[in-house]
Amino acid sequence: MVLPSNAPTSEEADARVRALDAAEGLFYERGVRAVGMDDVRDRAGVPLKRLYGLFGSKEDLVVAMLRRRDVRWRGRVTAHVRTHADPDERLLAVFDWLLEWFGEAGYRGCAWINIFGELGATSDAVVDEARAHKAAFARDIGVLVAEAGRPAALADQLVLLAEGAMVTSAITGTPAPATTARQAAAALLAAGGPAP
Amino acid sequence: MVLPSNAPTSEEADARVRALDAAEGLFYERGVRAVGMDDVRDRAGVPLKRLYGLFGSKEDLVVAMLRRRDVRWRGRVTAHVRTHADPDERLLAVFDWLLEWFGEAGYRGCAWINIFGELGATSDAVVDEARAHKAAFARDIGVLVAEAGRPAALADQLVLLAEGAMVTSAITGTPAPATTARQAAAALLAAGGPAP
DNA sequence: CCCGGGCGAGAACGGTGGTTCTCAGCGGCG
DNA sequence: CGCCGCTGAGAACCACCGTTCTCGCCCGGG
Repeated sequence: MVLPSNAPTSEEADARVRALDAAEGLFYERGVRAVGMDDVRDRAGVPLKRLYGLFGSKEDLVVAMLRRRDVRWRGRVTAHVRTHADPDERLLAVFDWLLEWFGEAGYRGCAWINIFGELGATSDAVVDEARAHKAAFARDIGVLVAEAGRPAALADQLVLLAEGAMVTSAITGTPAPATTARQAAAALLAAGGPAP
Repeated sequence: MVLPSNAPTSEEADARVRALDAAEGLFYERGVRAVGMDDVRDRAGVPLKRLYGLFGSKEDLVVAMLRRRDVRWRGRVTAHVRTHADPDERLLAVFDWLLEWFGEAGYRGCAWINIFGELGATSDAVVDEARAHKAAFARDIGVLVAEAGRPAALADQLVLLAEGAMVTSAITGTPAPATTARQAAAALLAAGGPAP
């Protein structure tokens, strides 16, 4: 409507976005193998031919959507954390954000953990993506720990609490593990971090 | 060889065991959907007809193998933990055992977490099994925590560390998270457990 | 020795899914 | 105005899989 006939800010880019949106939603809701490319086409409104022109294969589509989700997901965490000024508060704010996330409608656990469970044995590309995402998350936490002047080893411990909270909330179906993890994190902070 | 012609301690029970062994190995190695019933038949040496006679469906086979694995897996943890006398040592021994497990050849993470990621969205029976297993594990830890005279809330925190170690070791491909988790657990113990 | 029933091996069936192909329509360019 | 190349819609292709069926074999009982 903004512009009459052409100028849809590149039809191709638009189709790509719709395809990634559809793929991300469907794969997260139902799992990768349970979703057909036809399903992606139907939800995205992008024909099969273009889908394959854009991504080459289903596996590539999975990888592309994981890449995009990685920057958005970590961006959300970082954005929330940055609303706090105190460095220790920031560390705990990670778990506050997890609590919010776990409570969202349609929450079904960590997309990378789920996809790793489903495809980790068959797709090296997916394994790489999961590894990269978890490494990046660990790095993000590492930065926060460093900014708090805490020992680096604390970061790995906090990551384990976060990962544990993600799986446990997904399987049990309650957001409570975020609160448990927060309490444990606070206790570790109060103890001064490992090996001072 | 032990007995000439008959007395195979019930052919049916034997076939059932072989089927469960094959299913457990294959599903863990490759994922459930990547393994066909034909593959199970080939590895188990049990004909398709009998497989369906014994289990009814692939989903039932998955559930049956998860049930059997649950008692064995938790039995292994408990057995290792019981080799220690001191109640605090027992809590930490859980993480020592995880380290051993993570280092085993073919380790690919927690079977329930993986299967939940793969089938959690499509099979209620599998979700129930994962929930039951994780609840039982949490109960086991709860008993150890109680025996150590520690506050009950500590159990949930230790469980998160264990679950986090399982996913992280699986995705990163190293057993190190078990050590990290053990250190965090020790710190929590040293802090006296939550809300004393 | 003959008969019947259960069992194993493998074919068959119905459905699905990733990927490619066909073909008709359409917009742009000469 | 006519042609060309691109595109979308959907069929087609091929492989796979869960489940069931067929059939020939073998075993025990009369």
